Amino acid sequence: MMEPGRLFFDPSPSVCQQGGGGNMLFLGNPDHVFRGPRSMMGLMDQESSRRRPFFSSSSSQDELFDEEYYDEQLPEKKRRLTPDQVHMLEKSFETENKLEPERKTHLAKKLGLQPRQVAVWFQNRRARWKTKQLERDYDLLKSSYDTLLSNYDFILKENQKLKSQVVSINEKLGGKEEANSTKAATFAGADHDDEKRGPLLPAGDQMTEVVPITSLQHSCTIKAEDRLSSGSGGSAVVDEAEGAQPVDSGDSYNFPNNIHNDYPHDHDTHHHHHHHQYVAPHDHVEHHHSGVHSEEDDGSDAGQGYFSDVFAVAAAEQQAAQEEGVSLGWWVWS
DNA sequence: ATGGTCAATTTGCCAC
DNA sequence: GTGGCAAATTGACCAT
Repeated sequence: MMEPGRLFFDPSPSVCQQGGGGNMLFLGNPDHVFRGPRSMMGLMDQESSRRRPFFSSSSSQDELFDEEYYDEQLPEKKRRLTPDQVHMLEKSFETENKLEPERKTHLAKKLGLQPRQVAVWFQNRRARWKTKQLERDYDLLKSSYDTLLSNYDFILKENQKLKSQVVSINEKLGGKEEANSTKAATFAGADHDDEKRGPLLPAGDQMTEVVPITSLQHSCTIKAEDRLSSGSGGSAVVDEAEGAQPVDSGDSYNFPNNIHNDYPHDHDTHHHHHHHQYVAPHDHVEHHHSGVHSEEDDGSDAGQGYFSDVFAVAAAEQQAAQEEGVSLGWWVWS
């Protein structure tokens, strides 16, 4: 779909001096962002009056855009921001992911860019951050699930082991009982009725009541999945600790901790989750890095997404399970 | 060729 | 009404 109003030429180019980084070329009126009738396209005059700024980098290609070419209808090429510009924008983004007007103009001046460019960069940067965060959250959830699964397998095996132990113990006791029934009777307690006496230790079917663990794992994963789907889907997130109460529209991402998150939607989201402190994933679970390059993987641990509370819960449970080790069996017995 | 990345645009929604 | 934003999309550019 090619919009008719989209132009790559500008009839009224102007030149701007880029601070330190070389020449900066503007096509059209500086600092005028055309919005126009938003539902209407094809107003070519207004569209073309919209500046499509670009800048030159320090590469040799920039000579193509020297002043002598301005007057000609030179096809405007998309230019990348210089590493310096990106670096400064990144730094600015780190401290604050939203752009208030003053900062925008200040940055624009500082970088020799149009305010509009700075705004666009921040918008795109937020979008990038969000997708990265989704990837991170997915990885966390996945490793969380994998760990839970392996814990579950471990517990299952342990359960089997204990079961067979009980069987053998019961067999031994049964043999002794036949040889010396009075001893067994005293051991069993005050009950002297041999007929009523069952196994001394639970075995067989009683042992198969692993259900608590199964359901526990299920409830855990289901919780996570609920939050995941609702978080990414944009529907309400239910905080069961608050009593099934929607706490977040889900359409706003929590931005890094070191970034002041002043998104309007985010104001009421954090306060519901103060009971769970996010813990870095590698503290608890082996992190499968799935080969996804992450911009924020710089050790700053900037990632705190929708589901960090889920991860915290899962991680805590994992750690508890790992620390408890074999004694986790009490879940079955209690 | 093709896919990924990035700057820029369009569109719709929302708050003020 | 205007501006800001997210989401979706486009097109340029680059690496393979």
